[in-house]
Amino acid sequence: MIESPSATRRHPTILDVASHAGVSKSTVSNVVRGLPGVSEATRGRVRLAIQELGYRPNVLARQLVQQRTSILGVVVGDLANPFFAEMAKSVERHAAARGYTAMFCNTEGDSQSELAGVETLLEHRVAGIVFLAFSGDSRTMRETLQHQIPAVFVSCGAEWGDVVSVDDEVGGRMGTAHLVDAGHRRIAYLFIPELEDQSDRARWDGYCEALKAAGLGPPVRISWSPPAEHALVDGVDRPLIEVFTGPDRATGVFASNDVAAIALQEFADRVDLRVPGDISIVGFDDVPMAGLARIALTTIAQPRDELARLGIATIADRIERKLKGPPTRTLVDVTLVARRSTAPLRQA
Amino acid sequence: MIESPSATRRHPTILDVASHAGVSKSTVSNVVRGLPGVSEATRGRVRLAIQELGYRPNVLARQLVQQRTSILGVVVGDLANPFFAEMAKSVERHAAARGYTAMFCNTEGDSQSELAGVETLLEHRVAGIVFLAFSGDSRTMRETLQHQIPAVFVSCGAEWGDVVSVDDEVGGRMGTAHLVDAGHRRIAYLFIPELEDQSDRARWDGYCEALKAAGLGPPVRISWSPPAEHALVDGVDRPLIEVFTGPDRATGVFASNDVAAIALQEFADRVDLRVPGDISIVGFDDVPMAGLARIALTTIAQPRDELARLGIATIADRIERKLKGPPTRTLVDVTLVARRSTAPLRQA
DNA sequence: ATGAAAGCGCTAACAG
DNA sequence: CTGTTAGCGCTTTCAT
Repeated sequence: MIESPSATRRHPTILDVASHAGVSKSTVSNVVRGLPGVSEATRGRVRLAIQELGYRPNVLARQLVQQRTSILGVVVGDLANPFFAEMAKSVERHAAARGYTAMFCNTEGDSQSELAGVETLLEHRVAGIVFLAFSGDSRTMRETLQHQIPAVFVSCGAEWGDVVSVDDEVGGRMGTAHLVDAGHRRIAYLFIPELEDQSDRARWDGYCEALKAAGLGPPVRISWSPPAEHALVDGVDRPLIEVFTGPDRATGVFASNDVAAIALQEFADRVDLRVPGDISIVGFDDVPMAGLARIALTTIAQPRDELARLGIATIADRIERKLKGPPTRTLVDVTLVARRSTAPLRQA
Repeated sequence: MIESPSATRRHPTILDVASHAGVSKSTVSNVVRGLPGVSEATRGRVRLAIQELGYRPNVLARQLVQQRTSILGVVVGDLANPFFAEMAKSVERHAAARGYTAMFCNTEGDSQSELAGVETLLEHRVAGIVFLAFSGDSRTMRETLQHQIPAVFVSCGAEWGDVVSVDDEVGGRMGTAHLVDAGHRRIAYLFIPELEDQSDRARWDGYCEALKAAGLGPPVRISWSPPAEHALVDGVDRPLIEVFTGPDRATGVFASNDVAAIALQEFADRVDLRVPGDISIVGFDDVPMAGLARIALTTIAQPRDELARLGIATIADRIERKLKGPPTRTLVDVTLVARRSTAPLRQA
């Protein structure tokens, strides 16, 4: 049974089916594609032949002649980041629902492999590209543009393609304002390299605005690669812990994403700083982990599934020419989820 | 510049390049594929033409004529599970290193969509399929087998394909023995539906053996869908908390994976059971999250990157006919990572 | 209602 | 060293 001769044979082609059913290959093609205008009798015979031969259409051949594929390229920053993992999953599901197959490219945040990935996708003649992260490298941009295939930026940005995203600036403002409202006066912004440029800038802007609106300042930018002991604070390399000690210490931190926030919490635990006793931390994304009782991270939640759904809808419409004209920009709302990583400032 | 006429044109073909460079298309093909036997002069002219036209080979056409693709189908159980996310990432990287592109299929643990996914992969004539999870559905199996494309099961199993995996049984034994050694006498096994069958069975077997070897028993099997309050305990529906209260309560739990273990820890926190004070928990996988100070889960670590590397090596060798003969079975070692979710049993 | 024929863009012999 | 030719498996007019 396992070693049946047919198992060894090549894939049956549409021609095999045709001769097996005693019809021409166009007829088989018509049956396969479910076109009308084929008599029930032949339809039946063809279907039988397909069954018996275990025929499976060759998508490659179809797509070659049709000059278009139903593959969607998906550029992901880092699959190991739970936010991206969730997004990837949603994107895959919504793509499948609209008849597209997803082809993923993990870029590891590196614009070099981003370029290589996009190149591969392009060679595969994907119907469009969904960027879940975009380094902003202008060469990638040109490559893609030049080939006139649609691109949608989900939860990241570029001026030359459709964007579906949250308003990062508003999110930054909300998160920071939450700390301000809790009485914090020295609030730092924490950035880790993995985050994509555009989002970082917008969240930072929101942070700065909230600070200014409250008459606080100056902004403090921490750039940290966990789990290092040192970080760049306003551009100068210092032990991270110094930010949270001394008279001028920060008591609140707005992190550019949950991974950063959780890493900081971890750091705090390690050096015996209390969260939220000594520092209050706000994250961004609301990854599943943030909801665990032991993490309990206050964060700005992005509606992931909604982002994915809209992103796929946008690019599918673009591909199918239901959407024309200049790049669109769809913003969805973020919400603040208050948990136990933030608390009112203890009066000294 | 952006609206240059050429941007609107179709993809240039190998023929365009040929005429632009004043050579035949085979010569272009030879240059593209880096074959020897092309004079430097022509090579240069061709390369120039490729540059100027922005030519990019059409992989579809190439693969159609070559009768094989360089796409690897990857069947993933649940991308949102950090273990799979990490594996997917590693698999993608190693695949790329060997010249393959990964095409992912998220099955959500559902054998229905697993089938659909495999079907899609097959239609795309993937060169092989990497199963990161396998429901064990025999129809899927037959579909794949029948088409004689190689399949490798990484960290999951089936008898009819190459397997690269840890020894789940040994892992189950180690995890359980760790609890036994800590003095625990009533040790339960915790299962959540997301886990793939084969691995569950093997880990369960290891658990039972360790129990028997220590003269303990009987085994207790908890089947739970977090965050429900109830669970199936040895097949009967009961409030989960009952397992951990009363005179005959379990003080140790071996969870079939980290996601389950962490969910249980979360449950324990919710109902005011102390970990490890009241229950010691051992997980399986060693997902990144397990290492956080606040989670500190004792667990059986799988060497993820090693699994991915070997898996890709195996299937690539199969595809490239460097590996022939009956299915191989590669086992890699697990290690116990002791953290703070386990402790010696408090004497009553 | 069905069939014949012309490619899609490329590779792979084989000639020159 | 370079060009010619014959398909890969399918869709798509256009005849019949």
